[in-house]
Amino acid sequence: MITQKMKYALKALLVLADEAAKPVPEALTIEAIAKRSDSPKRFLEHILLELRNAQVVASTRGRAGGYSLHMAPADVSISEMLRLIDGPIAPLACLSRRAYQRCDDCTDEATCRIRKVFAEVFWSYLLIIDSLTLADMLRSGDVADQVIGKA
Amino acid sequence: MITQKMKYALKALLVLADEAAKPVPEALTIEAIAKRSDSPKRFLEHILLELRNAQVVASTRGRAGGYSLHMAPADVSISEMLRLIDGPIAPLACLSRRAYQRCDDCTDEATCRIRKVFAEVFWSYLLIIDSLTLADMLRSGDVADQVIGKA
DNA sequence: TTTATACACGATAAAAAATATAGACATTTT
DNA sequence: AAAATGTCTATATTTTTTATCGTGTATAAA
Repeated sequence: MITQKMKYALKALLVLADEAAKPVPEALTIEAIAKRSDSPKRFLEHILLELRNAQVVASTRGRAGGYSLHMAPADVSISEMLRLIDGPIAPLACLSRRAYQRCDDCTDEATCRIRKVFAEVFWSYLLIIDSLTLADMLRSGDVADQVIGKA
Repeated sequence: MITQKMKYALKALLVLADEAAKPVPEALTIEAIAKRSDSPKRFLEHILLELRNAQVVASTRGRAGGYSLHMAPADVSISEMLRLIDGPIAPLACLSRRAYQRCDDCTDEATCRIRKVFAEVFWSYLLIIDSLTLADMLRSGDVADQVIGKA
């Protein structure tokens, strides 16, 4: 299950992407994003900060300040967002590349049967999730998809 | 990430499966399983009880009692174990069949862009994980795999 | 230069989930 | 009857999730 925090993050990114697609995009305040995404403002604040530190979104301070998308939707990887907001996506810490951690009780990783079977699952899963971006989410919202039944 | 509880469950199942593969299998006490799987005995107790209620393992009471595997390893689905021990495996509650729950703030599931993109991921993921069983874990521990390099 | 409006950042807190532990009881074999 | 074993309910501890609050800093407009 993805966390509520991740849902807020994705909703916020969708709001910012929709704004970015407008003829004259404007920076959106946290409050505006919170309203449009139906997220708690003070919580969203922290989420947006994390997204900013990862340079996914940009912020400007002061009057008329706010947030805007800083990357092209096609460059915003869903799996990267998951890692950023929810942490490692590997089913086992010993399978994570960036958050690798050996199991306390592990005697031999090479022969661990749990590790082996989940490694298989994980590689296949990565293949799918690593290919998805924010752009895919925007597309899947198209009216065309529903009419033509492309999805 | 799968939980520690799930790791204990899988380790216990492996211990029981290994025992079941012996010429003369015996019922193993909770204590024996705990030792062989390096799991906390009192915690494992609850896990085994859940597995028993799901009829994955069988238990006998009294002296010389203990636990044994009640299903063929090939019939013990990894995804079912995940659902049993860790709960729903869907990335969103609104995508789970058995633990379906509508999102509080959801206005329209049919057009939800978050739901749509994770639905794609989920179906592909299910295809993989639903096909795995305890038997696959036993196989992947074979020496042959490592020598021949089948894995 | 003041003031209003915004983001930035660290501290704290409440709720939920994960990870156990303990005690009393029931069942079976010897 | 006694010893060994699983059963079941209650409780406890720790970690994670989900926020909220207060204060500081930057910017632009009046």
